[in-house]
Order: sequence, then structure tokens, then C-alpha cells
Amino acid sequence: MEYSFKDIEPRWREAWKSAGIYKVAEDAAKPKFYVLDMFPYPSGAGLHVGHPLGYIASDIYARYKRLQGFNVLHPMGYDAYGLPAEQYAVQTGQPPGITTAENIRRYRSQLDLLGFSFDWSREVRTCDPDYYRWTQWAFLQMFNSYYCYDAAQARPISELTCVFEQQGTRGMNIACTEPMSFSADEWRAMSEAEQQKLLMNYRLAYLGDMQVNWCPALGTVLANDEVINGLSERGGYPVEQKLMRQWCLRISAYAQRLLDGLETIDWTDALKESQRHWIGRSEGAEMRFELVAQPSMPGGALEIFTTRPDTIFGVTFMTLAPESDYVAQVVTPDRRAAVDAYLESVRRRTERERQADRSVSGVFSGSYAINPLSGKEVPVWISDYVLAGYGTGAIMAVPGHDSRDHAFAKHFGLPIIPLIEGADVTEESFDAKEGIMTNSGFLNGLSVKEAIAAAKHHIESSGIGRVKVNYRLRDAIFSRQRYWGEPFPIYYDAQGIPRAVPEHKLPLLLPDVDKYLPTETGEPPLGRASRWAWDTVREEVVDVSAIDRRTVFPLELCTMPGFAGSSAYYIRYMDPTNAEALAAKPAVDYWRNVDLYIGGSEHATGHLIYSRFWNKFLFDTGAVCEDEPFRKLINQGMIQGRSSFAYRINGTNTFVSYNLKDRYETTELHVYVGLVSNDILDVEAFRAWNPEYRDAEFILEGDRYVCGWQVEKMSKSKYNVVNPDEMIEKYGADTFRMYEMFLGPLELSKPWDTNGIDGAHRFLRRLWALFYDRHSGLTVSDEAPSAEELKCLHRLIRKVTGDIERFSFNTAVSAFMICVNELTALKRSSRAVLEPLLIVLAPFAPHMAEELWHALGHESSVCTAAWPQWDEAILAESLVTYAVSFNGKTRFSISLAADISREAAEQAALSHELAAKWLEGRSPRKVIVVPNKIINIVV
RNA sequence: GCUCGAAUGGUGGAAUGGUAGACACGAAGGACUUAAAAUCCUUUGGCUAUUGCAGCUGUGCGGGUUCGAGUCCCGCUUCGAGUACCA
Repeated sequence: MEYSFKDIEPRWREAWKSAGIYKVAEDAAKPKFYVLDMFPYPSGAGLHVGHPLGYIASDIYARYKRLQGFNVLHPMGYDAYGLPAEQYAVQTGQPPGITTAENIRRYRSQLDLLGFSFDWSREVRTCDPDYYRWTQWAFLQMFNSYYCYDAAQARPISELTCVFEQQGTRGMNIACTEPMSFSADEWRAMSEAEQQKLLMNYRLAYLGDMQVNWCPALGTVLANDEVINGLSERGGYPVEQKLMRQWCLRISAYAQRLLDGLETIDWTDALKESQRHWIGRSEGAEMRFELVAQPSMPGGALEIFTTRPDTIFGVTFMTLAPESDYVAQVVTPDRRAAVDAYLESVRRRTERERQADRSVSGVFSGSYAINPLSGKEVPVWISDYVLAGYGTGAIMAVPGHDSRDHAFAKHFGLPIIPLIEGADVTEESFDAKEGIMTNSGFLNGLSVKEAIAAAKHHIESSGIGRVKVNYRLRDAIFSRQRYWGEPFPIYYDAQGIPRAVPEHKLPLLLPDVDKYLPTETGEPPLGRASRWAWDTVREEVVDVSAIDRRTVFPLELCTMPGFAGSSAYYIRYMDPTNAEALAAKPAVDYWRNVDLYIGGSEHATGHLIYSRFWNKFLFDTGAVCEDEPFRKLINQGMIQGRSSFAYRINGTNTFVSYNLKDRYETTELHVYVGLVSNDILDVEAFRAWNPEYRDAEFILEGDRYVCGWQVEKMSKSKYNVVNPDEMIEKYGADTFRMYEMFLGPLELSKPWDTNGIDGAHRFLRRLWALFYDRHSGLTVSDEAPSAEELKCLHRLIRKVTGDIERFSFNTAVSAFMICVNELTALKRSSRAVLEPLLIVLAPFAPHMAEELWHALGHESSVCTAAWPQWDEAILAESLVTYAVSFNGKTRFSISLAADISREAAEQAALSHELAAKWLEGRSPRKVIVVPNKIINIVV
């Protein structure tokens, strides 16, 4: 009997599906294990061979854990809101809901071919009202919460109003947009509208005027992680800075907890490092510089942040960000024109221009500030090298010891003072935090480290400032001026105050619109909705019969960003159909959090930060029971394309083979990889591929045309996309799974090379041949296995178990190949060996394992068997190596028969001629027994 | 610039500080076939030898630790990823 995957694979997939063997439910009798893949955005292009890599790995692990007796939650769903569907809708008028549903169908049919063990009854889609109802719900929870630093958790906003009633802001240590201070009396004297406006300063989901990344081409605002090198992540359009009133999430309140949480989770150092960098904690001091009084100027002070308070005696000027609120305060009438011109030129530049052109620019404001320590007056400048969004948007400039300040000072001829003994700062600043202080008053003679501490102490005690920790992490801008996203459950009352849509009215449905573009008046696309859920809201909250909704009482017309729906989806999987809660308490208490999360590293600073924040917030509210959502995380590498090239001689339609191309002037052209096998071009297929090449001539090497190749991103335009469906059609899902794992370490990026898949396929056929002879059928015998056979099996079990545990799937596949090669050479097929082998194989090649398992007479599925244990005794090597040490140090090792006693080994080691020579005059302390070591005696 | 990671045959890659190159692809040669496919066998880092059955050399470069280094430490080179005026 031949190995016929085309018959086997669909049959078992159908059987598993109808038996529902992958359905899970909470089961207190079994330990739980939650294996999660980052759910995909279903793009129109479908899957290419890179997508399933992580899914195959997680499937292997999930199956392995099941065989080990764990109750495994392994769900899948779709991150269905996104820009491509909306852009397609703008172009074609096709509603994004319809395109998305189609794409999901296609994704599902492709995923189904791979034999995954997902519990599809738990599928979620972020665009499904039953799902986004809970996204809206979570938003409202944040809207109705504030963050208390003392309690280090989110609290209900109602609690805050109670406190304000009684004591105002006195003694409150809470997260806010602007620091505020008022008494209980002042609070009580405010109107409701004023109070609401004030509360906005504290809500975790709040409406604020923010400098945002505005992308004119996309017509929407983008979060920091959606902007790369000044261009939008999607589409690569220019992005500019703009002040807009937007919904934001006060994620900055969680900065320290997000940082601390990293210590408790099992992620790669690289990933933790990039999160740490994104959070960007820095310790320093905030300090006040009084402005020098001038006629007709308001005066006041500049608040600055610095991490180098020790350098304060080297301050020779101050710099403000152009967008800083301080600017209005410092510009003198005679400098007004020059400053306005500068501000205008800064405003005109796009983010990309700003990043590309780092030349020094700035303008003097006309004001001076007083150094609080030295008492010296220094000029106040304005320059775009200072960022409005970080610290206070104002700095004290120390050109001697900061390279940016140095460049600025040189450019404008400002003084530069050295503060470290022996440092020459005429050409370059001395940025290192080392050396002995000089020119620094009471700090003279101290090391930099001591000086920082001393300066901080002085600043605190003298009241000119305070020690402060600053974070780079910005609040997340949460509004998108788009159609295809979750609507905000927010309406604006007659006074324009944002109000929450009552919880029982959720979900607030995304309305149909006739066009997916902004309205003529510049409102987001939702402004086109004719009735929408508006009626529902109105009925609920206000007793009016005829109000014009747009002008008097509008709903929020923005939608939420992509990360909204993906921030808590792993919780919804625990209880996906619950209509009363995001997930019921028993389900949450049982599944807790994700034990293994697999996905791409591109989400390091986006999804994985937002999701941790979202989870921590829900943890504070008691909705979830774990502080961190993802216990262990693995980033699978990207599968790159392996592009093939043909070389056309310039000005002709003649192609020259790779190794001869240097004799001609040629142009390198991408060739569709499907036309190339082992770098040999199918010339006829190439001519048929593109009319342009119909009459192409070829200069061959021997009788073949050899193509060049290069590793590139997999993309349509490079003709290097390999489709998994085709691979499965040709080789079967089991071969495909084995080969993807065999390609290399899971976490490494590597090129797809179709050439190698034959090896994986050959392996499966050889395995099949252990069971079936072409002529005589099933060849498995019930005789007792030989010692060699048993050894093969147990070596395999030990190796594969260890490899799966450490996610080294490529070496596990190799172990299978070695084992099958050995068993084939032994020419024996004992049931006692092959049965456990099938169980171990099942996570990797489930279809074949199931087929053969049943061929051996089993009724139940191999997926429900028990993982076998290996026996060390069977594996004991005939030689054992004894490492000889003394004085606690290993000196050499000696290999002896395994059954030799410890005393005899010691004796043997000592009596060995070389050993004895080496040991002459020294006394060995002990003999360490190290099994399976190499015979290697060095003296 | 900063942070992190990587570098091993023609290719993908293996190797708790212990015989470097497992496993696989590709290539070369052979067997079986009318032929092809499939399958099987042999060789395959480099150099020298191969009628001398072996020797030398070898994990990006330079040092160091160690009886012993692809692996650990220090200093470079190159490539990749992330980040970028964060005071």
C-alpha cells in the first residue's frame, strides 16, 4: 500500500471535526494550559507559506500538552477591523463587512487544510457586535475610572468625586493630564459642566487636546507605533504633527507597572528590552527657573526636566519646544516677528522632513531666566530639537556635556562651560557620566555620580524643584477618523459634555453608510450615517422628540483604532458566547492567562504593550485574575522569499544563464519561482508565462538555464510568493508541517526554499514503509522488539520530548528522520516500538499518525493517547565517562565500561598511566561521574 | 548615534565547555528500469595522499581564560532587527 495523503488527510480532518475532539471545557480535574496564536488580520491576499509557521509550532505544542494530560485551550479568531478593507471600500464601494467576511472564509479554508487542533467553537471576530460590545464595555470602564498612584491601581471615578466633595485635591496622588489643585469648596461651587470638564483630566479614557500624528493621505490620526520613520505604517504616507482633540487612554499611568511586570514573565530579552525602551524610564529632577522681569512681560517661571542636575552650573541658555505653552510667556515684543516666522517654518515641515533634516535651527525669545543655583541670567531660546511631548517641553541647556546643546551653542555662538576636570569641550561635548566636577560651586571635587545625588538632594531641600521619574511612554491616542472600527459608546449632551452610552444599550452598532469617506463638512465617515443607533441613545437618555442630532446632540463619530479589538481577545476566548460578561468568573479563574503566546515580533511595541495595559486595567477592576496576560511569549521568525532571477542581455530578448552572465551587459529580472526548480528554469514555461518573453532566446550552460537567487521579502511584485495550498496539494499537510518546522529554529527569519520539501516527504514515505510493504500489506509484528529497536525508540522519545519543551522543533524533526533511518536499516517493525512512535509523531504529522494508529487496530484517536515515557536504563551507554577533578576543578575525563563500580572507576582513573603522571604529587578530591561523555584524556 | 541579535560547507542548519559540520537539500557516481518517475547504495568542508588505508587545516578577525573553546571573557569587522533630537 502506498502512502496516499490525498485520501488520508481529508478523511481524518473530517473525522476529528465530526467527533469534536478539539472542543474543550473547563475541567477542574485536569491542569489547564492555554496556547495562543496572535490572531491574523484576514487580508485579501490569503495566506502565504510564512503565515502558518507560528500556527504549526503552537499546534505541535498544544497537541503535545494534550497528550501529556493537560486540558488545552487552543483557539483561533480574526482581527477583522483594519485599514485595507476600508481602503478597498473607498475604491469600490464594497462594504468592508462583506469583503472581510469573504477574506475570513478564504483564510479559514486555507487554515483547515493544515490539520490544526483549534477549538473553532470559540472563534471570535473583532468586528462582530457580540464581540465589540465588550471592547466598548472595556472603554466605558476606563472612561469611568481614574488611576491612584498610592493604591497603584485604577479606581471608579465615582470614588474620586466623593473625595473631591470632601477634601478637593489635597493629598491626592493620581494620574492626570495637567496637575491641578482645588479645594472641596471650590469643587462644590462648580457647575456640573465644569466638574465634568475637570474630571476629564483624570479619566483613564479621556478626551484631550493632543499633538497627534495626522496622516492627511489616510485622513486619520495614528498612534506612535503606527508611524515609522515619519511615514504611516500602512501605506507609507507622510505624517505631520497637529493639535487635535482626541480620545486617549492614560496608559502612561501604568508605565511603572508595565516595566515591573516584565520581570515576572518569560519573554525574550530582546523583546523585553524593546518594551523597556518604549516605556523609557529616566530618573532626574524637575526644576524651576524664574524669568527675569521685563516691562510689559508677564514674568513667571520655566519648569524643566533634566537627568543631569549635576551639570546645572554649566547652563548657558534654556531651550523651549516650539509647541510649548511657555512660548507665549517669553516672547518679547521686539522678538515677536522673528519668533513667529520660526514657528511658522517649523509648523510647515512634515515629520519626515524634520527627521531627514537635522540641521540646527532656533530663535531667541528675548527673555532671560535665572539659574536657581548660580544666580546667573541665561537667554531663553526656542528650537525644534526640544520635544514638546517629553518632560515639560523645556530644557536647561548644558552645551559642555550634552551633544545637542553643544551643536546649538556652537551654531549660535553661545558660551560653553566645561564641568569635568580635564574635559576639552571646545569641539565636542563630554556626555559620559564620569569624571570629577569642576566650575560647579558646592559640587566641585565630587564624582559625577556623587554630584547627581548631591544636586538632587540640594534641589529638593532648597525647594527649587523635586526629584522626578519621567517616562517616554505617551498616552495612546484612541480616536481614528475612520469607518471600519468600533464606534465609541459616547454621546455629547446639549452642553457638549461627553456622556457614556448606558451599558445595557451596548453594543452600539456600527451603522451602514453610503460612502466610506469623510463628510463634506470634514467629519469622519460615521457622520454619513443616517439614523444609526442614535435613536436608541436618545430614547434612553433624554426626553425629547425632535432634536437635530448633528448639531444638538451628536454621537462620537470617530471609531477606535486597530489595537482596541486585539487587546483583550484572549480573555473572550475563555467564554466567547457569554452575553452577560466579557468572560464569566469561573472561566477566567480556570484559564487565568495565556501560558504560551506565539506571534511576530512586529507587535513588540504595539499590541503587546496595549494588551498588557488593558489586562492590567481589567485586573484592577477584578474582571481578570492575572496581572500579566502572556506568561511565555515566542516570536516566530519571518519566512522570507527566495527570489529567482533571469538575466536579459540589454537591448535584446536573449537571456543568459547565471554563470555566463558576466560576459554580457545584462539586466536582472524576477522570474516567478514556480517556473524554477533547483535553480533550473523551465524555459518553455517561462516563455508561456509572460507574452513579452514568448520569443525569448536562451544562452544555456550545457543544456540548462541556471537562475540566480536572492533572499527578499515575500511579495507579489517579486514573484516569489509560495502558496501553502499548492504545497499541500502536492505533498500533503503532514509533509508541509514537518518541512516548515525543519527549515530552521522557530525564532529565526529564514527564506522559504521549496527545494528541500522533498526530504520531508521522503521521510514520511519511509516511515509509512515501516508499516506497509507494497506487496504484503501491514508488516507490523507482535514479536518482542530487539534491544536496538527499543534503543531507537527511547532515544527518540527523550530527544523529542526535550526538543518540544525548548521549542526546538527543527531538531525534533531531525530526530524522527534519524530514528526512521535506523529502524529501516534494522528491517524490523515491532508493534511495541511503532505504537509509541506514532504518539510522539502525532503533534507533528497528525494525519499520518492517526491513519497508522487505526491501522494497528485502535478505535480511539491517537490525539487522546498518553505521551510515552523513555527509559534511561535502555539508553544507558556501554561507556561512561568519569571526569576527574580535584580542588573543585575538573582536570580530565576517562571513559570506562558502564557497569564498572564507582570505586573501580576511581581506581582506574588513578592507575591510568597518563592520569597517574599528571596526578603525581597531588591528591584528587573526587571522581565525578558524567554519563555519555567523550573519551578524552589530556594531561 | 544608541540597544539587541547574528556570523559554522555549494544551501538550510546541528553541536549541556569534550570526536565540529548531525539531519536535510543540492551535486557527483552507481544499482534497478526500454525510458522516465519512484526507490536503494557510495562519495561530498578545504588541502595533500589516495597501489601510503592516513596527515594537515578548518566555525568572520585579533587576543585571553581552560587539560580542552564554534560555545566563556576582552577588543574589532561585517550583516540584520528595533529605535531615534527622550535632555
